[in-house]
Amino acid sequence: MGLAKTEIFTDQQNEISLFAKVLGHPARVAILQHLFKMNACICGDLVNEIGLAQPTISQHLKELKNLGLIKGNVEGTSVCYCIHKDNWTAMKSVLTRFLDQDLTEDQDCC
Amino acid sequence: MGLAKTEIFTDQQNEISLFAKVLGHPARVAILQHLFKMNACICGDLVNEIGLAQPTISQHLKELKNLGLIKGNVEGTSVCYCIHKDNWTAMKSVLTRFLDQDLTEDQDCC
DNA sequence: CTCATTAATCGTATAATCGCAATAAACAAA
DNA sequence: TTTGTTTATTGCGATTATACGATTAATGAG
Repeated sequence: MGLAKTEIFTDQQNEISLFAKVLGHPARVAILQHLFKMNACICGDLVNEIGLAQPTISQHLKELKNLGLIKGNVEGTSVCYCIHKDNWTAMKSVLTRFLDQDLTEDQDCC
Repeated sequence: MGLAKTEIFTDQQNEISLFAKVLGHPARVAILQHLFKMNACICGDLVNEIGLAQPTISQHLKELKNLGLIKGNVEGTSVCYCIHKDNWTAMKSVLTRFLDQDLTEDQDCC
């Protein structure tokens, strides 16, 4: 149904997949990398930097904002976006714990 | 168009997003966690463990296998799945480097 | 107030994803 | 060979995701 059955999974599993999902598009990866590199960036610069139309970038920014990974400050007619460091760290913690489970379990199969 | 414009992004950005995308569904997260916990698992056990139909599990397993995160050994009529440790480590390295970019850049915006 | 600039929203076309019933394929056992 | 077990594949409907043109909203400049 194109609809994930989130109710049969744990909160942790859903949280991991939500974070991973928002990173699951190269445009959003590129936006985040650019925000880190520039330390801050107005929306128009991202449109120029990445080769996508302005509504498309705006839509990706919205998804990143909905998950709390970035925040935007209105500066005149433009909007300055930057990484929400606390939330980024929290996400990193969740994903790293998942990725590091190979360290806590011994593998000797197949 | 429902189609990501991968050609305008770097190989690194596309690689990150591909790995993240496969982790972007709670069923695949649950499968991986169970494979780590059990150290190995036949397909039928995953169907029982997770509350999804057998074709759905099989489809998620296929996606994990396509990216190389798991491998499957045929054992009679059943198939034993387990984590592909080398590829898992490689993925972890790619994602960790992306997640840790906040450590290499100073943040003082917004 | 008018105009230009910038970003968000709306609407829509297209494609991908999710889930599962039905079926096929592969294998073991009798 | 026939039967049962297990997994993969096919086909389909429902939903979500991606991208962008057109429009709207908000602000600053003149």
